[in-house]
Amino acid sequence: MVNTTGVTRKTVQKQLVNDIFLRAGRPLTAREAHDLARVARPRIGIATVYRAIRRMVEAKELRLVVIPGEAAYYERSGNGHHHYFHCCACQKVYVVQGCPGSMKALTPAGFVLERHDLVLHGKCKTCAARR
Amino acid sequence: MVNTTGVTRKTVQKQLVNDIFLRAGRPLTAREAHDLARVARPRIGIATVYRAIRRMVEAKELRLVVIPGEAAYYERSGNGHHHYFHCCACQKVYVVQGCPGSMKALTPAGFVLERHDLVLHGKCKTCAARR
DNA sequence: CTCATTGCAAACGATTTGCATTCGC
DNA sequence: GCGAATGCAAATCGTTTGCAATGAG
Repeated sequence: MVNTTGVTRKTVQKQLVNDIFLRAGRPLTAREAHDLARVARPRIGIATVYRAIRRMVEAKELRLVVIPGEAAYYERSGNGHHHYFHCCACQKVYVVQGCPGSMKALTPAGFVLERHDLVLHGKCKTCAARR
Repeated sequence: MVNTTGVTRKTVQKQLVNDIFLRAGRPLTAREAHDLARVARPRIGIATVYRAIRRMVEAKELRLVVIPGEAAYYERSGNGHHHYFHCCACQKVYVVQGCPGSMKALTPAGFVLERHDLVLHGKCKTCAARR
């Protein structure tokens, strides 16, 4: 049955998914997380992974990272507000600190701004040097 | 069969999809374009709309607009540099003028910045007013 | 007439949901 | 034991593809 009380329980599956994102050190897709989870717990279903991810996103422990043209990635939050640099050559995604801010100035009158996503595209240091 | 000669033919369906994006004034999803196309041509299939969109993207007449967590949107290209406002309530995507610029300051040393994507999220005027 | 294009349905990959079973508390 | 969480399968969503029928040139 679906949870109706708001009470949550600690399970090995949820801790496992949490640990996987903790150890990853980079954004993972649900599929990657599921593959890693199956190493420790072969019978874990992908639905359980998706449910764990959703709960972690709702709890703001994970954040969704969308790279145009790529599948949905998730990464541990808590690194403060930041954006991404997507290397078009090697496809790696780097975290960039800082933010141009002042998005309010772009927001049309009457619109309510809640958040923003910014992705820089280009060549990373390695790919730019290799030319 | 699939096109093997590279020759293309002019059809009412392709012109219809082209006109829909011309008149839209904002990015549309394939579904929105299909719904609009059906008004004029009820039996048009969504596959035909997807095929028309793909050909227009390849011809650079349309550009893909990726909104994190949403289906793909498309808009006519050639309107210069701009960004988007995604309404979380009605899912419509609006074009916003201007750009915070100074992305160069965020770019790590040695990286080559080619372009950037910025999406604002919140409630559009209509949805904000309706509370 | 040829063959690019269409409409339709089936196939897809990613994600969600229904439900009986399991297991944390 | 209650009910939240799981595993599995079926369902859904956006998108693509196979194929016979259609229609542009």
